[in-house]
Amino acid sequence: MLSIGEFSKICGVSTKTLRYYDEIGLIYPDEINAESGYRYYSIEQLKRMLYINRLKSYHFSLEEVKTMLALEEGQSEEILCSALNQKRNEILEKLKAFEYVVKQLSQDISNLEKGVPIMSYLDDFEVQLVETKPMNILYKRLILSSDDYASGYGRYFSELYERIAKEKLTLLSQAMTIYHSPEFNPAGNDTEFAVSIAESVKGTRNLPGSLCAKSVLKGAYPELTSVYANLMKWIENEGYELLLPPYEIYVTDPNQAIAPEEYVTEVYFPVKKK
Amino acid sequence: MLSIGEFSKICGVSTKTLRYYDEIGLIYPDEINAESGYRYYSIEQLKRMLYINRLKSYHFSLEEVKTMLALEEGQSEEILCSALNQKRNEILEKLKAFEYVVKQLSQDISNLEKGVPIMSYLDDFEVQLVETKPMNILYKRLILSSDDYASGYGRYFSELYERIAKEKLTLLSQAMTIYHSPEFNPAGNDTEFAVSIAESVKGTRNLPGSLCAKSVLKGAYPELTSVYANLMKWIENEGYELLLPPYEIYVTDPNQAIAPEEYVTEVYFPVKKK
DNA sequence: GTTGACTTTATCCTTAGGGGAAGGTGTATA
DNA sequence: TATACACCTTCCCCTAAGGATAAAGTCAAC
Repeated sequence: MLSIGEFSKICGVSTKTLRYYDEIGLIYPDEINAESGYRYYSIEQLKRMLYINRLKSYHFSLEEVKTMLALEEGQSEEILCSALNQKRNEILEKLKAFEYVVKQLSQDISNLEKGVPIMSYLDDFEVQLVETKPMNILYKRLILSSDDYASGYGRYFSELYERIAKEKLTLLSQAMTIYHSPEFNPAGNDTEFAVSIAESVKGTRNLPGSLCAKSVLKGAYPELTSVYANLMKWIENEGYELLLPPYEIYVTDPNQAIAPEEYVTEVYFPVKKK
Repeated sequence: MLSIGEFSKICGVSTKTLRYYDEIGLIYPDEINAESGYRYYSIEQLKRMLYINRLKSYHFSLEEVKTMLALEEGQSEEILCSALNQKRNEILEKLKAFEYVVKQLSQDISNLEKGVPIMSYLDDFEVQLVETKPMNILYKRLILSSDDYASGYGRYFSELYERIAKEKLTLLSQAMTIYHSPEFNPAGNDTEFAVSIAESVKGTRNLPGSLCAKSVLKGAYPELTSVYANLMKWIENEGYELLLPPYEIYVTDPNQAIAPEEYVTEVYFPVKKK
């Protein structure tokens, strides 16, 4: 039997951690002295502890580790395998995200070395005042968290396009999104996916035409907040005020094979003179 | 002036977050109504908020963001630049770590698909019983956290080698590390870097020869804990007990250009029969 | 018998906010 | 003008995975 300190040293895990794992039921000591309360671990438990360490190194949460440990050996290799595969995909996603961050960072650094302030790109957006025509839009409106936006985009526009195809409707515009939420909420925002069509059928509504402040973004979607901020600034400076929820028109289709840096998106802020 | 909700929507930041940032002093509302306590943000603050968002996306902590915001514009671009560079290096490190995880995960998955249990590699380590000769070692002993181990390795062995070169001492062994800590502590472990030399000079000591259980690892250093666990199991099964702190001998030099998977490390557990 | 190393439980702290309650405000509408 | 309702305030508790520290009890060696 090994004391907690010995077990700790062999596994490369702190005693604190071992007590915590005992508490949350990941690995119990083989024996606890009834008088002193001292924890004693057996040699056989090393394997379990190393397995926990390995799963942890794969970025499973302790909760996930716990359920994976509960799987009987031998019978449920498939469940385990799919869990590992899923985690691998998650990590590959994170890898991609990190690569994007490195790219952005490198760009900012080279700008800074040239003496260009990091946020100066904000001043480069052009804003135009345009008059939009009313549109008849086929829409799908729901609460969607920003995390689910990418998958939601694909899914809900597919629904709309499918309906257009099935009912032989006449598509008149690119995809657009209208943002109804009065504030940003990470848990979910009131979002309307829409396309303009010719026919007035069920599930369509009128999107009124109006005076709009408009900017065009060429770049990845995370940049959109900058465009929003810039439009707001322009509106304020020019003495307008926001009249209706802002919306975006996706000129490029992100489902096509285009680099995110090449995406083109128009942003509209319906306004009126104050 | 914008209410907290409006400001929230434009920046893509929750009102909760804005109140939190107010609390920790990252960005204060431009104005707070004295009667109602309502926060009002100005258009000019959008830039600061977007800057915060950008730094956050680069994985700076809010504490770091705060100090970076405190830098006066214009004069301290260099500090900013070096902070960005450092963060970029950190992220590149994480990228490498993630790539390693993906490799490991993929290997486990393919093993599992072949029906090989994940932890079965534990049974493949061979353990030998050897008698070591006493050595005269030049050592450097200190408390070192496991995070700093990689850099410490380079640094402290360099010191030892430098001294050997300067004082024309006679090197007799590869680099080795002796682990004195009675338990694992993430904050720091009592670690002794050493090499065997011929001369008895100041800063040397005797490493007694003894009976040792020995395993050889071919693979990256994180695998070492598995070797430790396996050696302990063997010792217990064969009726031995640990006599002195375990140590490792680095047969390959990780400073040379060798893939981590090719590292060869000998692990010694000085033991005696119970 | 004593010392010193080891272990116990208990409580508070960390990051970056999220959730919800209880209550006060602002404004559009009947 | 009354009211409904959307919006805002502070306050308190919660997260994951332990780390830090304290006060007290235990083990083993000399």
